[in-house]
Amino acid sequence: MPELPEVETVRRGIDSLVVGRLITRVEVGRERTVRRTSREALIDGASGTRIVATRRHGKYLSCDLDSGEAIMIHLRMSGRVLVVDAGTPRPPHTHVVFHLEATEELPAGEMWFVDPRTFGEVVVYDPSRPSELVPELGRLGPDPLDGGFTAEVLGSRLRGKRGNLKATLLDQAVVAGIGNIYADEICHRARLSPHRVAGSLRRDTIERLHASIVGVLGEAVAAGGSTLEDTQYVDAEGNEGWFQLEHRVYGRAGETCRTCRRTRISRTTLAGRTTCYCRVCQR
DNA sequence: AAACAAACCTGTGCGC
DNA sequence: TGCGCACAGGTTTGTT
Repeated sequence: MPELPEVETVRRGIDSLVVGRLITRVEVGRERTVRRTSREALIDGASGTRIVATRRHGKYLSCDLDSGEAIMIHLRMSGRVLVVDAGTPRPPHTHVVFHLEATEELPAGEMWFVDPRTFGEVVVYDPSRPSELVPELGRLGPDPLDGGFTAEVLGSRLRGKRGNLKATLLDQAVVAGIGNIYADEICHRARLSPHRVAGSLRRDTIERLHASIVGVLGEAVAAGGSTLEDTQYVDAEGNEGWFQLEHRVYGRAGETCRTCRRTRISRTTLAGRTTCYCRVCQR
């Protein structure tokens, strides 16, 4: 599912394929995708503008427009952004189509928002007043790929947390961008049980956790994210990621641990989420 | 503060 | 083959 690495990969795709191009026209199919405002708000806000930059905070993707406003895209569970040549047949569940003017290098194109489960959202908002339409942005914790995300910052975010580590890593207000897959992979690399009380970690352990967060997410970005068998995550050009080949615990319950090679991966439920870990490697 | 459930949706994979 | 059902996942909201 789209977590930080997948959203970052999509952002880079938009950055290289769409930034600078004129959005000539916008079509909105399913109104649910634009439920935060309206069909008209997205069409009126995006038509005739150019995306001048892209940003990402956690799983929230923003495309800054030359109008001064921005398009916020959240993929939630099944959202995808695809950039294709104009006229390409659209797959089912294509809810938003941004028509892109041709450039010197590229023919006329379309940027699609495709989302079978319709949890995802697209909204035009004013980045100088995010609290008006996208108040969640103001509640997000630090982004792990931001240079300011140090072990000290992580420590301060964990201080006083009495919940378990898994639930705490999933809390977007603590650290932004970690979802179920990477939470499990991060705990494993840090050799920490997901049951540990987050606020009880000592300094050297927090440094290990910090290195794991930055390492796992960084490597996943380098691998273009994780494309699972049962999901359809692909980047803006339709390419699959390959970090799933590096997963050591996620989705491997009952299989032999790839780290110690002798323990079967355990499965439990934490924070309402399936959680996989090695009870020997992770303490 | 935190743990939990439910809600939002659809496609998939399972057992029968 | 076909049906029903559990399940997956991100986030908000409501309840305990």
